[in-house]
Amino acid sequence: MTLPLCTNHVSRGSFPASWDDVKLVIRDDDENSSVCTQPSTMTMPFRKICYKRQRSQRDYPFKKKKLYDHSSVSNSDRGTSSKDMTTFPGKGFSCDAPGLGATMNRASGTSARVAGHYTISQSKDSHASGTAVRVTGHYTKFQSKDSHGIRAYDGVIHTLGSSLSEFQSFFIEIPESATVGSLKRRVMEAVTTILGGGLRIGVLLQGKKLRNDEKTLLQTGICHDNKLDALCFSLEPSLSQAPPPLCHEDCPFLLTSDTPQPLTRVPAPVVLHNVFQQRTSDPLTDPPLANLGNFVESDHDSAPSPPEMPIDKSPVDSRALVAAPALNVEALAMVPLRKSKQSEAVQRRIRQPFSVSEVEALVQAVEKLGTGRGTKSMFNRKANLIDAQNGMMLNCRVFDSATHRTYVYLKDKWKTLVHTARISPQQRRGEPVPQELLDRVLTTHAYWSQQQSKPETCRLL
DNA sequence: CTTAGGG
DNA sequence: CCCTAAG
Repeated sequence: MTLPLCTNHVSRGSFPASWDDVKLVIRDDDENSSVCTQPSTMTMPFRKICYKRQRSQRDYPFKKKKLYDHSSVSNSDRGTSSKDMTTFPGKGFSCDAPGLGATMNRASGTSARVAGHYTISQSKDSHASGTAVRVTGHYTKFQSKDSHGIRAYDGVIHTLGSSLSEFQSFFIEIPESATVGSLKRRVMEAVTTILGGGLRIGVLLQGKKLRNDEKTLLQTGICHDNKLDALCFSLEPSLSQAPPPLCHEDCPFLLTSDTPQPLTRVPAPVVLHNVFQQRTSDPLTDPPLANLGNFVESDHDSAPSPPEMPIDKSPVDSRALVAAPALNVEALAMVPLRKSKQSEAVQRRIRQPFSVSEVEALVQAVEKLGTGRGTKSMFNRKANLIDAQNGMMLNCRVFDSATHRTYVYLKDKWKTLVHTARISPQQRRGEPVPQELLDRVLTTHAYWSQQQSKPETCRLL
């Protein structure tokens, strides 16, 4: 059952649309990002990408401001100039993506699979030194025997720089039981096909680099519930195929080297960003994505491929794939390398402002459970643990595994809430917290501060 | 690793 | 949100 995604989208009458709504996906770093708030319109950009991936779009009002939050090319310098970013000189991609989509996996039984539909975008504008590769996602989880369980996420474009002109899509389908390592390999395969070799993939969830390749996606928290911005891939120089960067910490010998290495450098890490937006799925008119054929190769760690899933490269797919001019390491090597301490750039966690409802839930939880070290405390890890993998809170269901409000962050939020409640309203920023809640914060804080100094027996009475 | 607290 | 001392 193979259905090209684009065709599917045509049949749903969602095309064409104005590129204007690309604006919707431009995240501003202010407190109230509205990226997630318009699911009906947010489904559009990706579909347009489907059709217009070859179109130049340098006129879009992209903001650079967001650049570091999502795209720290490396960790050492957030205020980098655009020159520091990897660019891709030469022609852009001209590949027409074949068979965008997924295959309904009959052999997978009821095992949930996580599918990501990504778009790599890059600029072919040689002047646009501020652009880089970015992956956007169309994220789907489905169970092959229950099409009603399909939930789909449309991807949207995020910009890294001021211009953005070419797109290349690829699709990844991977079971949640697969390992992070296999996910990396899958993305690697797809990206290598498009960009050429000499690269290596890093996986970032919530901005945190996932280094343990042995864990499964489920264990790591990569799942269909991931929120917007949850999953990123970083594109990094592969040390095995290219000379290491000058100051790579893994290569202490080079630290003292005075030898200029202008043209042999490998590209700095680039984050391939994935943006999800949930949308309503109609199992009747919204069949699962079609298969990308050899793009989605089976992996040792993955569930076995269904028999009907072609392993060999079909002529059509192959032609389409090689149509993209391979951007090899040499092309990338023109870019001045960022002086990063480690190629495994540790990206700052994406800011996730607490909503008022979350604040309310937190206040309510602390009112009931208290702060401090008590075993029933809101911020006591053991008392709130769901599982050791993520440290999510159990006491308050608002903060379930779908969120990333770990006890540490909840603790921090409580701290800032107390601070917020103490300062004047004029000094406050972000989404206003109702005064009523702030009053409760102060009251609760005072109460538990007092209780904390008392022995437990007093509290029980 | 957890907790608390400063940055 | 990050970092880390102290337990």
